[in-house]
Amino acid sequence: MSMPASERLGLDIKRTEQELMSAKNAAVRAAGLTVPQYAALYALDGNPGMSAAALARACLVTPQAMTVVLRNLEEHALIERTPHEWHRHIKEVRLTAAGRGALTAADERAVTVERAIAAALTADERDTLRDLLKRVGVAIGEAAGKL
Amino acid sequence: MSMPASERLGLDIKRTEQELMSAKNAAVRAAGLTVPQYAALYALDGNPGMSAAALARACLVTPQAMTVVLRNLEEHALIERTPHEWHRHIKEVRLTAAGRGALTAADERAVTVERAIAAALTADERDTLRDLLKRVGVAIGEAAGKL
DNA sequence: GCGACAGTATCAAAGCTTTGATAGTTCTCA
DNA sequence: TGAGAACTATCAAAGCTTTGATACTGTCGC
Repeated sequence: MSMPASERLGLDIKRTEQELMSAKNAAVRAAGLTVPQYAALYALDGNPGMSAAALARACLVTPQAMTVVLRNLEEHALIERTPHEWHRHIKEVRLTAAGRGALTAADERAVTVERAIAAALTADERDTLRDLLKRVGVAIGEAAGKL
Repeated sequence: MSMPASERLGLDIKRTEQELMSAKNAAVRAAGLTVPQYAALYALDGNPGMSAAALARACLVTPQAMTVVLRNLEEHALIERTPHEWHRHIKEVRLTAAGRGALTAADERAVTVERAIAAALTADERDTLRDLLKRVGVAIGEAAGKL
């Protein structure tokens, strides 16, 4: 194959992301949550009453994936869904008290992972990393468009 | 919560990785493969006769996850598994001709994504990104250990 | 008003990943 | 030799994600 694996930056990104997911998963599991569930609750806490579709966009997943996450959260009584007053077929999603409790517990531990990441780099390096990742993302998007 | 989302580098990493997966998925789908299947075939091509467990390590997934991937690949006749000569309960995995063909077709398109990433950065920037990601990975691992 | 369009919600199928548990094999060391 | 550790393989359950398809609702332009 015409490109050695050691030069494929995608592998480095994927590896780092897997370590991240693994650590975050371990962090939030103590609160009885998964990472996608935590992400949904986090977005929901900052914007109560969001629709499932809006939540999906906020969490960078498809509406179908969010539906599954929400179903599991609802089964555990961490959220509740009520029909919108006027747009009757839109369902507003809100945290329950239990949901807020789980989110708080999970976030406390999840933040320690983020803090560790931040602490490993200088402020300049963090900016550099963000910039490089953003440019990589743009390049990927363009390449995907031409595919 | 005690850390603004904009400062959570994990989000940037995750977003980039999702764009990467989405693009790679679209790239290899034309060859009838998924990204994990492509990764397994790629590793296998460089090391014929690997065990499923070794393959799992090479692809950074659990043996259970690799078992599922291999089952699907075998159903599509892209690999074959034969018992090891001496260690009888180890199964050696090898590409079939069809498997090699699918890998070649998939790699041709997957490489264009990697090339796009490489082209978006200078050589120095690529080294920097690799270094930063590596340090982030180490920090995550340490944080997970203390959790 | 009415049709086209966009947004929302959901079902279904296929596939990946994780944790947890079970079982057989090989190797090492006491 | 035999116990224990390490490795391999696999089943099962739960959950996430994707693509594809269906259906309902609201808005906008004609």
